[in-house]
Amino acid sequence: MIQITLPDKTVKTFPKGITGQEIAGSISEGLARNVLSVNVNGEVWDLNRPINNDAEIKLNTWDDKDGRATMWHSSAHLMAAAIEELYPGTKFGIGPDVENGFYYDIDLGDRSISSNDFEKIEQKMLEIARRKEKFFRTELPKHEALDFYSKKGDEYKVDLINDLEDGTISFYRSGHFTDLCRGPHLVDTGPIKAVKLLNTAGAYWRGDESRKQLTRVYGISFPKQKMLKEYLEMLEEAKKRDHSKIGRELELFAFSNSVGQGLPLWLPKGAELRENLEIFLKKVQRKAGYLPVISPHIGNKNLYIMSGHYDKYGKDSFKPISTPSEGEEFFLKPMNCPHHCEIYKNKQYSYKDLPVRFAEFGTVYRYEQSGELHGLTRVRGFTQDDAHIFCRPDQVKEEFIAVIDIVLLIFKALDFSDYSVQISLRDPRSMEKYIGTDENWDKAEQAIIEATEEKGLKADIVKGEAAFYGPKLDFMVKDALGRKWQLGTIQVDYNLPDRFELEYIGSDNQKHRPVMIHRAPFGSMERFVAVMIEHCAGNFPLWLTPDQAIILPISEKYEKYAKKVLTLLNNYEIRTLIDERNEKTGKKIRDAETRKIPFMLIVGEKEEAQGTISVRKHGSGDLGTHTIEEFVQMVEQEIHRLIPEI
RNA sequence: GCCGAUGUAGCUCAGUUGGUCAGAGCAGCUGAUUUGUAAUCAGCUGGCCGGGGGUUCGAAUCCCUCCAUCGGCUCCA
Repeated sequence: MIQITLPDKTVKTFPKGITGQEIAGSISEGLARNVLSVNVNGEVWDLNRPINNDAEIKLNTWDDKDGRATMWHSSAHLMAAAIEELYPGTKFGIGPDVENGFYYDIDLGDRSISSNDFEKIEQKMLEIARRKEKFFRTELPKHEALDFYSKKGDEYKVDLINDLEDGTISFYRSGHFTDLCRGPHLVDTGPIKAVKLLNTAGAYWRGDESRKQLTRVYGISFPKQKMLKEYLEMLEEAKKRDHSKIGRELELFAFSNSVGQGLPLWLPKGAELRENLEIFLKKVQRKAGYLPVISPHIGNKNLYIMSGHYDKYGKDSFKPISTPSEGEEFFLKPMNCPHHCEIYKNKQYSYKDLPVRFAEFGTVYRYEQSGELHGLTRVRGFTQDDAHIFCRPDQVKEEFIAVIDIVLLIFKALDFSDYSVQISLRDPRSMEKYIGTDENWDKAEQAIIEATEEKGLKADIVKGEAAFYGPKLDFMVKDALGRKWQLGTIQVDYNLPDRFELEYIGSDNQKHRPVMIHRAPFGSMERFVAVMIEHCAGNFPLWLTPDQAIILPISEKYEKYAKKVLTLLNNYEIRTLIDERNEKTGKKIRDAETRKIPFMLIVGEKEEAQGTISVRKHGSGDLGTHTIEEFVQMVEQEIHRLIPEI
């Protein structure tokens, strides 16, 4: 007999060799029906795999991430089975579950498949699923496994097996389809009740551009048809938040073929929005001791040779700009740091002067591959809210905390709570590729970890993700479709101070090398605005939005009064418009709602007589009649809720 | 850069197998209306159907090519 501990800490005794499925059955019939896989001591297992020792287990249903993963992984096999039946001779790469569904990389030879073929494949998948094909696990020694796939002509599987350690290799078979697989899987295909293939994409074998490109087919599956319907509806909703779409509707930004790919044009409303962000950050930074600097859009090639960026990224830049002078070449600025290093070098610093913090909204240009461009999140010309802090090694932690404070202040001001934090450290297995002394690295890594802990941030610590020049802390957010984007970043840099031979005079009257911290709370203004749009669906915080209020006169008889209200509100620095069109009030309200203007101020006979305005709030409706002063207070209160400091 | 999809008025979209198929709604313009919390009415102007080549008596529709956008891959100082 063995002791099985359930998540609620109750302990049950079962005969040795009991399976997850049987345990579920002993608890309830419903659980037996809905269970998809079982975690045994933290590892996901097949439900029919015997448990031979005492263990802590957790039964996974659709509501558990691991349960869904099992379902989707099995669905990937199911899709492969369907594709093999429909397109004999197809070779298979890898087919894992992902955050929202699964994919399989396949090689169709001379054929190709597109979304037109999806329905056929989906039907076949459901047909197989309904047969409740069992998943059988088998194991083979490595050489036999290699033999099996060599004979089958599946070079991708051979490639995968070659990379595996010697020993036994597990396979899963369901129906006619057998796949190299670690598992785990569903007991059978029965629970897969609804499937939807979503799209296809080219994917290089093993992510290597020099290797063959396979066809990746993405899909998702559900235990209930209704869930699929809800998921598709959710996708439709997400599309409505797409920043490109909202950017066009609210006239924030545009692209023009005549100007060039990936070069955004900020329209008046968008520019106003962006300026509001910049003004806000400038105020915050001034308070935090940053000094403004400004550097040009181009820099001499030698500057980037000095910084090392030319070697690493020169080929991915725009072509150099040459001048009539022999051999002289300039590059569009791909980043601001070399310029800021030169600014630092302009004067001698004492240890008492540090830290020095140079801030600049610096526009930079990078030649992103055309397939990479994406709305405002991925462009070729963008502005970083950049700053470089030059400090002593003993100040790193303190400075980190101060930067985190700024990032958190900004996120709060924008009502931004859905973000994750990642700390990137050295790869302990290949320490040689990092520049800087071990001592400094240890200190900096420790400083970052302590700083995040002190700020109460829950950070994922990822070893091996650090840049060669220093560890970093990144703030990531997801867009409407769940894609991850990096926004704010704080990076320690030992490289550039070395390359530029930056110095300060220490208390010992000797020259010392400062540490440099790169930081950009927004990352880039373009990307940040894009994410912001998707985050709030275009309903920006009141302090940020381009137009805060619009006055809607009932008829042209009240235009004079409307203008008087406008002047008053302008005096209070409330960004206000008047809708003077010859339209009915209902129409004006509708249009103002569509434009997502926070406040609509309706003025007619009554208001003119009383010297008041009728306030309507975007999304919530009529707030009744108020005096101008009351309204101003309302606006100020709303603004101070998010940014009390300013 | 690579794979796949898409590309029709400023915007959102119809256009069946190539033959009155160049359309609709919104926006815009003109006029009427003087309007009270999500669309007043009428008339009118918008397009070389992404660009270029080809097939055909005839192409928005079929083929080739280029460009752009979207979804991925890869990359991301």
